[in-house]
Amino acid sequence: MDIKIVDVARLANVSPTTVSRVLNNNPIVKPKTRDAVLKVIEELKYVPHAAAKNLRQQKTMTIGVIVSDIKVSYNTDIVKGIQTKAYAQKYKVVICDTQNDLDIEREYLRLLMDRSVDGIILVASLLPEQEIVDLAERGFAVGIIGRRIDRANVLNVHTDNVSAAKEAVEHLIGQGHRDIVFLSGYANAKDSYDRLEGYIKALGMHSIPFRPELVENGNFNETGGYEAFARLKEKGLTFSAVFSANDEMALGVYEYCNEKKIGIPGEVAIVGVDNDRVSKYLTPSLSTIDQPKYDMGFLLAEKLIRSMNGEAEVPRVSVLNSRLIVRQSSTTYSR
Amino acid sequence: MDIKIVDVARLANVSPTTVSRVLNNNPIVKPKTRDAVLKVIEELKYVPHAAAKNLRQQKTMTIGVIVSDIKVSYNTDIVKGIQTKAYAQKYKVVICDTQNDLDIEREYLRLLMDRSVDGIILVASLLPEQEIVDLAERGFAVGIIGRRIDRANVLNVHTDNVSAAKEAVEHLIGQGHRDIVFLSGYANAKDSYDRLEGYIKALGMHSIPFRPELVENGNFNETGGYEAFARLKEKGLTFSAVFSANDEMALGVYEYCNEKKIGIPGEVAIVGVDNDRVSKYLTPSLSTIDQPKYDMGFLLAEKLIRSMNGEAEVPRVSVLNSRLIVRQSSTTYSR
DNA sequence: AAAGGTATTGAAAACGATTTCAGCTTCTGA
DNA sequence: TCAGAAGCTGAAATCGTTTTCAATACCTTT
Repeated sequence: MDIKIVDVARLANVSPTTVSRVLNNNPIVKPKTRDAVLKVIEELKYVPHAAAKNLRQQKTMTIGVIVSDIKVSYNTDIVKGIQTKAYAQKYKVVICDTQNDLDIEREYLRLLMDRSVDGIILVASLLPEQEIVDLAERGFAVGIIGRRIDRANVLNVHTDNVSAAKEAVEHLIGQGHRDIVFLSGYANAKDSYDRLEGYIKALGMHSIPFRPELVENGNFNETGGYEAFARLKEKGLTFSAVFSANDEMALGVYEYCNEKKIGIPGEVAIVGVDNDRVSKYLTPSLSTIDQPKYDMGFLLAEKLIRSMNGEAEVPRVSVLNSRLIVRQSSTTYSR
Repeated sequence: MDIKIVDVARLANVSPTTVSRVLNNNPIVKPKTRDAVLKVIEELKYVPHAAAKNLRQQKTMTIGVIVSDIKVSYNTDIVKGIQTKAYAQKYKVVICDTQNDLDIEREYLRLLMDRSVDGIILVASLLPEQEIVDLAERGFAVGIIGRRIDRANVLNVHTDNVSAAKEAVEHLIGQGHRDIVFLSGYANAKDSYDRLEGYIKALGMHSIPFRPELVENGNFNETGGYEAFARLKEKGLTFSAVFSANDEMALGVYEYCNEKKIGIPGEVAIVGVDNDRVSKYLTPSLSTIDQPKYDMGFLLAEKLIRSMNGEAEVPRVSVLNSRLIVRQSSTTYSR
């Protein structure tokens, strides 16, 4: 503690400059001096002061990640991918958890703008597109995962929500269902909107009329899903399947069905989105759309790092494929 | 981007000193000047440079958290508690994920010793006690959660693993079980050892002889649990219940039982530890020991911040209570 | 042995904020 | 009207590195 480069220099009979060179593996220093310096560093347990280094070099080698909720496996899978890539390139990672609160998200963004990070990644962001674009236009390295943004220098990795939703709904139709509920998330979320579009497309492909009363908002969380499903049931609507815009809301549906002794998939078949960690442990196991979350994180981190390093031709947006995982909750011959 | 305090100063016709004072809410500046400066700051969208500030102040207002795996809800629950306290006190939080690898953990520790954080919190650490003590003795603010360490200035919050395990096993005994398997984690983990001790104590209290062959190591993860349980079964041992040192290994047991059509809790009753997010969604739901994870994180963060602020009398170690949650996996009258 | 390179090293400036200390105003009271 | 205090502001030092540029040491060649 409190040992500085000059202390090392003095003890090793060299200048701070030389110590700095040793620290940064500058091959110009004579092997003999290098060894002497290293020995002193070891002896004193000297560790360079990050702030001084950052100030001089005008970079921090860290990436800031803003996620909606660190407890959601969709987010942590992505974060894992980011971390793996980042660490491999000697970057550190700061994680900020906004608790799905837009104001908190804005606040973190402000915090990160003090150059304590070299670049920012948004995961499941609630921020209006324009604010993200502004950020990029002010010269910050910014990337966003999950949501499609193709403007300014905003880096982006996402999956095709429309066709994924379409695939899920067509799967349900293939199982003989025609009255299919769509449980949407926040009304303003682009994800929700795209999944709705896919839902409608799938119905269209099979000439099933779209019934707006079968679309209900569950706010992307478990209780929201429970309540949305309850509303549908209490309205006395008839339907035999549910496509839920994420797995968490599906959990709410499970709970409701459990209470009211409604059989899954017998009376209601269900397909979710996200392949949450719990979904395969449910009984019946939950069919869901799996996004390559880890890969998405890894890929965006790569883009970001390359772009921070000044590489000119970094492809700005990439689309990865998601896939439908069919489990018990949507297949008639249960187990 | 690239706007410095002098730019603001120039435009506001004041010195950098005054701008700095405004930034730091120093009440000494005249309201009129303050407003003028604030206006320029707003106009220029000036954000102070973190590294410069950190360097001068010799602190960063951030806490480093090293966790074993960001995907484990035990860890994220704790992290949530830490974050809540930290953010309330204007601290940022850096999370490092070691993937349960001791070498990676050491590497992160080295990274964080560059004063890029003001204090360090270890969650589910694999580090030998002595190394943690060394850290504290070198003057760093360090805290550890989950594992009892009562030396040097190491801050600590943990629960009583021995009595928690004892409670779980006594619950099983109360359900009529006498041949109870103990699934342990890493052999060297203090947690495992304490839980084993509680297991043995519980047996002792009820005059049930301890059979070492009923203790098997599952490395704290799902496949480890599966394999450990398989080994026990293949040895042809007889037992009617399992106490698993964490929920993840219990998942492995569920899987094995599912494959081999072994009824839970009819043929094997199970109790785990951690109250993992999935445990309540399992069929049958998993009985488990719940630790007040959020509170543990919150409390340790509080200790750490107080100690970093130079408060002398911060109680160094706290013990919180865990509680047994009885669900279906350990009760004979299933459902 | 001198000239000209090349290798190796160090002195000092720079990064962008905060903080110390001194100085200038302005006010108060006699 | 003036001394002294209080209020407000700014010049310059400082934090601990890296980087630039110049200087020195050491070779090689002739």
